[in-house]
Amino acid sequence: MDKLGGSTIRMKAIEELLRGRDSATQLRSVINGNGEDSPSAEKLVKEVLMSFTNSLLLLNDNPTSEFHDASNVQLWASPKLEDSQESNCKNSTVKARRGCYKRRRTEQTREKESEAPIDDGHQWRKYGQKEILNAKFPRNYFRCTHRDQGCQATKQVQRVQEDPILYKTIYYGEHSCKNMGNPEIILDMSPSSSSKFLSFNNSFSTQSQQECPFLSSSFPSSVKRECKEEIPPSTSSNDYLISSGLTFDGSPRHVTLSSSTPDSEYKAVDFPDLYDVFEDLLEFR
DNA sequence: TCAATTTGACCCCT
DNA sequence: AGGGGTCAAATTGA
Repeated sequence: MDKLGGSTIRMKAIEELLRGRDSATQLRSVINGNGEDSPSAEKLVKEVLMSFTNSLLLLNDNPTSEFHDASNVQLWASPKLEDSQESNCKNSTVKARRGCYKRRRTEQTREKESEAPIDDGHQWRKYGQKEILNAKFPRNYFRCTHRDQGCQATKQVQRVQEDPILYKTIYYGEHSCKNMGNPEIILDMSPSSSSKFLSFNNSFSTQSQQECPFLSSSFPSSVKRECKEEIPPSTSSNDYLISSGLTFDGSPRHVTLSSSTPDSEYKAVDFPDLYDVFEDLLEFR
């Protein structure tokens, strides 16, 4: 995919982590009430999370890199390159190209199960649905809407037969699009709410997503209707729930970031330990 | 009007 | 041979 060497990617990842550590340091000052001149907490949180995201992207795009988190590596199948769909179909007529493709054999996959169709921050377009033999529920096929930009990421979503509440999502390929590069974070700090949210609104969010925030474009029509009936509009799965301990008026509190987004395998982070996380990561240098 | 979804057809792979 | 993955025309909805 990329033509950068492993060491270059490592350097870039380290740069990202250093940037994140600086932001975490400033954030700590803000939390401690010493950060009058510092950027807003919201901005800092954004920078910290961007650092994690960019670092993970860099490392995931480079399976040869040595400092993958072991637990993360397990999520990836053998990263053989997929066969290109640009077979001899290219030269044939439009009609003749129907169904003409090369089936992927093995490539990077990730599996995720969640109680609701998950919003991973990417925009997906459904391109197929298939009844699967011996399966109660059909399998839905999605690809990245930025495929015209060469993004080859696809995913399959299917309800789990044994537990229909659960949706199993299998991701194939990596996003090469920049869609998730600029998440907008909304930090709801209203004292009335017992929980605080870091909302990662993607700038392409649609009306229907707002109506049913639990879902992304992954389930734009049929499932969104379903969502209205079944899924309580409590949280967006695209949101990071911060447990109620966080306050910005005094001492550091225990804060947990959690996410069900498949791109965020780093599910829970103790906020006061964020700085230590960066320190640990950078120790791999 | 345009973008997204649906769905039948088609082809690859086991 | 048949299941599974993808294509693309038709349909739907904003």
